[in-house]
Amino acid sequence: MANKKPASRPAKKPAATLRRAAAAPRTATVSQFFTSKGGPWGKCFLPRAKGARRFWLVKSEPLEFSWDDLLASPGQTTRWDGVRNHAARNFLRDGMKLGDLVFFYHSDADPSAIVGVCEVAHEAYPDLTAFDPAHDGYDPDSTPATPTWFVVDLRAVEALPRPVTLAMIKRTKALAQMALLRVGRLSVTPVTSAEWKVITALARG
DNA sequence: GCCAACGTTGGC
DNA sequence: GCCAACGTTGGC
Repeated sequence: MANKKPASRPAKKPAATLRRAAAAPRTATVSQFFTSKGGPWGKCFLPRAKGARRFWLVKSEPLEFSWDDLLASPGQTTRWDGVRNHAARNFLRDGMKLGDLVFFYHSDADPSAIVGVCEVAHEAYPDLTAFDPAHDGYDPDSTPATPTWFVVDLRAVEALPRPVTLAMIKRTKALAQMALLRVGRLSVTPVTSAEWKVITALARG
């Protein structure tokens, strides 16, 4: 399976919270701050009401693994492996639950855009590629007994009627606080239900 | 524990 | 191709 690279572009002008986190760290990186329970997106780790659904966004470079590649996969499902960033891992491992909906974002693309919706078809389990010395994602610190890296299974739900480009997201005020824009280099980020509605409305044109 | 060097993502 | 802004590494 193609590598889903952990990353995201940092906000051009860091929000005050980001600046504070970067300036006052000692104990935590910026990503750790953002993904901690006390951070701006801590809510996505809290217990939820039974049946409540949460929303996420994952990135993939289309040359590595595209939306069409997902549609062509058995059961239109893929193992989302290759995440090698702790903050992204935390969202994936601790946040994502069965049935959650996930935007599929093409990064480093022309244009970079959200192109489809998937769902979590299987909750987190260890990333086997981290155990394989022959694999790009090999990490000798991750062992079967104490795995560092995890995957979820994602199944395609539907393509967006129209892709929602990064440019559209950036010029939409209601999306200014999206984790996609505000925290850097994360391949897995939370999406609020309000943001989800706005984006799906944009996709319908 | 500090921090400079380095590697990476990904928009532009 | 450039480079900002991250995370990681390793010398001390």
